[in-house]
Amino acid sequence: MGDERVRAFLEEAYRRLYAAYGPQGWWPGEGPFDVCIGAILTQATTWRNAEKALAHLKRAGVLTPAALRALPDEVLASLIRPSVYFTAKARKVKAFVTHLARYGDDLPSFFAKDTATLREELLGIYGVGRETADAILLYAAGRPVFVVDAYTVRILRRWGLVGGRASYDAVQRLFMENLPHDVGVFNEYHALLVRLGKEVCRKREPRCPCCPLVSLCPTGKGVSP
DNA sequence: GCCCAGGTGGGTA
DNA sequence: TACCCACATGGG
Repeated sequence: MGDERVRAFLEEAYRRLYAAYGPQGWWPGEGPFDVCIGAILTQATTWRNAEKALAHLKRAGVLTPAALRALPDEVLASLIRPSVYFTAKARKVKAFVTHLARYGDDLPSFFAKDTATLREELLGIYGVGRETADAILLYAAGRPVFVVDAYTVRILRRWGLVGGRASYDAVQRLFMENLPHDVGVFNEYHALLVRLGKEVCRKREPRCPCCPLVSLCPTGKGVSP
């Protein structure tokens, strides 16, 4: 599929998903710091679980960089238990707020650099991989970076836009080279793909049951690449 | 009881 | 690079 057709397909897919589902209101949460912590807590689990963990932190009055740093690992782990892998995630949260201390716990200071530099710096923090770094860049720092997750890769494979072994970077490039770099669109597109994935592109199914190959499930009308 | 969910780091060949 | 595994709760 040529670039023009990929571009047209991705734009039409976005229009139809948006028409079917409407705005998804991402990122759920209350501010850039909550987004950063939430991005770590939701790794490999549902937002519902991450939200519970965040609520525990908030209720305990420790959802600030300094308070999280001061918390013993075991206490932090017990507070975020619902988020799964809680001892591992406690280490990750600690690593993030420890890094933030370099900037006086001030996110705007941390973010005050170009996107590529900030991304590299985020990737250097223990527990921050590509998806988490990109989620922080897009949803906390407001940078036009496309967030790729397991759903995104699965859906693109079933649409036939990428091969079976497509890497994170390849999928990200596909979106970023074929869509305008608009924070609002990147925000909504990623959220809409997660929504679509949850509803119809489950892991075990070889393709979306109601949209073989390239038709989009929500409308039933289908889109040809 | 079984499957799976908005990943990452570390180890091995 | 490409696979493998640990991490370990909660909802359908």
